[in-house]
Amino acid sequence: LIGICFVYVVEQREQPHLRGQPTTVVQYNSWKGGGLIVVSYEACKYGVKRSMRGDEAKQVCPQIQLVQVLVARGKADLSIYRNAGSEVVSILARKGRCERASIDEVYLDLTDAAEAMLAETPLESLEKIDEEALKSHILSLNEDGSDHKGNVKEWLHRSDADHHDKLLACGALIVAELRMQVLKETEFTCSAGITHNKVGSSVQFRCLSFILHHLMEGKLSSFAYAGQTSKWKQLGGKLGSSLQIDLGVNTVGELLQFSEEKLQERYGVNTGTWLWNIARGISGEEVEGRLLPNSHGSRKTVPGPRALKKIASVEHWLNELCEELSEYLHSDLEQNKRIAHTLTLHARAFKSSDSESQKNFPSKSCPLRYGSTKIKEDALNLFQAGLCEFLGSHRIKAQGSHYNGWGITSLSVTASKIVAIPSGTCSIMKYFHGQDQSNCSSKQANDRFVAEAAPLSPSGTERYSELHTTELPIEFRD
DNA sequence: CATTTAGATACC
DNA sequence: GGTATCTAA
Repeated sequence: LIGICFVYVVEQREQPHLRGQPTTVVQYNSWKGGGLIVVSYEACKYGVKRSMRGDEAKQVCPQIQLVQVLVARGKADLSIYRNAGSEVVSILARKGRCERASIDEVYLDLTDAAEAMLAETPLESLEKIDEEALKSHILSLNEDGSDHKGNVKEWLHRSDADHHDKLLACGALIVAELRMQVLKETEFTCSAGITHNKVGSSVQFRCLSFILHHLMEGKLSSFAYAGQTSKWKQLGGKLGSSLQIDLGVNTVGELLQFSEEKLQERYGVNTGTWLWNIARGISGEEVEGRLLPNSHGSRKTVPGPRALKKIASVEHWLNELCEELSEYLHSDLEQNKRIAHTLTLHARAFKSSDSESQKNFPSKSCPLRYGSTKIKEDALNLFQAGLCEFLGSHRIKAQGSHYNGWGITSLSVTASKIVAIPSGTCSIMKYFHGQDQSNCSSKQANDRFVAEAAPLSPSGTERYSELHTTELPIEFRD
């Protein structure tokens, strides 16, 4: 697993003066200093946690630098981090099969590259090992500070290693090379966890941040850290808590005592077997060859008390979300020649009198038509459809256009079923045209071609179509 | 008053 | 297509 960290994107390329400073990235800051989305290693040392608000972080570490996530269209815009991730992926993909795991993390299968390297040059005869590779942290090595690089060098050269460990050593060398290449081409530093399988690499990846600021102080061994089940991939959430609370398991070692049957009994056949295996270091998970996301989305959540009570505000936010989504779709089309086919809208409603009553609307989908104006129009229609069902199912009556304190607390638009335009299609316009012949209703035939041209026009040339507010069946009032 | 945003997946 | 849930930065 190879990852770049949001804070370093900002630090190294956008605001170099932050280098080496305890830094954190927050989204928004008007309420308690904003929510932290990432914390630099330096800030971790002061006890700054991601669960804190900006103000709390300042209490713990007064000199902390709070960097704000860019706000566009009234919402946090993570594009620069997503794009930074893409830059890195394109470099990593040269060396092996890549799977984009999150906005800034990638799994990279280096098996073939490592095998090839080993076949060419036996490690023992490797003359020069790059400084970068000597910075590696090897979990089986005792890191007591004595000649770290010497120890690493010895480990990498070891002739008594089995084939798998030699592959691992090659992996470390290749990753060192890649990290330098990434730095050269993008100015980003990245971290990597390298193991025999996917699950292990993510443990190591998390272990790395720990190592970088605690191990040197000798507080806990890296083995002990890596052993904590909560640090393992997929165990950072409810499943991990359940292991701890229901079975009393805190470390992977403690998980070993349970039979496969016992684990299956409690967690189901699949999860049970999966747990039994990972406790033994067995992970059959393949690195998927997926460089690009399967969906794009834009979501806005507002705190309960600020719930949207007027259809006009819902419309406003829907427009902002659709604008952002349309931008993603446009980039995807331009850069990857991919087209999304489904638009989905999710909404969540909240009743102020009862903090427990967060209810999702039925989500609604429709064919996705390109052009932000069309997307806005369709999204609003989907919202209306969801709202009608929602009001019906909750027996909320319109008492003079008043809805008893109900308001919208979350809106999201998602584009999915994203497929590559078949290669050989001579023009994108032609492709759009051809697609529509098959699945467009006849009433849209007249303006089809012009409408589909919209996403390809330079941004800023589109115009809002008039929204027919008077035709809306529902209206929220304060 | 209050994590927010993003994305994947399993199941019907 | 739609729902619900999970994970994680």
